[in-house]
Amino acid sequence: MPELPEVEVVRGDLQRFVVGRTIRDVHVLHPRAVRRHAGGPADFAAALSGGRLTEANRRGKYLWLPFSDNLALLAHLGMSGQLRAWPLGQPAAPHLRVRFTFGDGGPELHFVDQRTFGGLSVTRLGAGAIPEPITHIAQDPLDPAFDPATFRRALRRRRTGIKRALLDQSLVSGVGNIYADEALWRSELHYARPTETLTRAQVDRLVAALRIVLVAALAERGTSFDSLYVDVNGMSGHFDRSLQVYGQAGRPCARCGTPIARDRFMNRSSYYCPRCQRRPRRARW
DNA sequence: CTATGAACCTGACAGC
DNA sequence: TGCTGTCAGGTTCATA
Repeated sequence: MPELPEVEVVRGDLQRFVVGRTIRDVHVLHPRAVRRHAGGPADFAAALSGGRLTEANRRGKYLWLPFSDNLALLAHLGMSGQLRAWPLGQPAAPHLRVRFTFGDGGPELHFVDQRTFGGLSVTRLGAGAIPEPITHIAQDPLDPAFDPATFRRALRRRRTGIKRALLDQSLVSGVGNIYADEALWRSELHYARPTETLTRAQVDRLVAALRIVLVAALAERGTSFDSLYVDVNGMSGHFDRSLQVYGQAGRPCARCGTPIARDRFMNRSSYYCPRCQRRPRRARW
């Protein structure tokens, strides 16, 4: 469950599903799921057992559940991770990696992850109650503290293309391949536009586009092409119906009718309108 | 500093 | 039925 809207859907669900509950047992079924936890699987389980989860927080694509003043369960869903409410007695999913039981005897929390790019760890909370491993992650466009001027200055200092910058989680977080392409289309900017040549108005427009796209996707509970991307209850979101460019190669641009193009770029696909999003003379990627 | 490609994984799908 | 190659909402590391 990758980008900001999908992760925010999970955060909201976890707020209702696990906050206030006390963990009884933790079973790590696949050690790779806790590879970022310094002490290994046994230490991970021991650290969480008996802990009462107090909040469900998010920055960008990271989630964390504090269970004391300075400790939290930190999660990144990678490409295929899910956090699922699992009724007692229901057969486990094929890619169950970590299982949490609770003192109240209610439904379990399952971390399911087909490709195992995601992971869980127990971390200390540092300045601003942000988990220490993600202090380098920038604020995301839906964070009330997100400052467009800071983002604009960070962009100007970079010597790279705008899409590469949008995907760099230390400049702005929560944006992945889908929402980068969607926001660039809305802003009429080509992915290879050099960041240092963007005007103030263009950056402001891009930030506005990011917010519009992310909020709209959240309202549809995210984008889900298949059952890999689901909420805590296994339900898909429907923003795929509203995508303007991502995955739309050959279909007409909603603004000008030109067929949407697809380029290979950064080892992944970029979708854009070749007419609305002109390649800059000095492209940079 | 910036850019690239590979690595980490599993599974779905198209084409032969 | 297989086999091969391609593709997938991410991050990180080594190499130019």
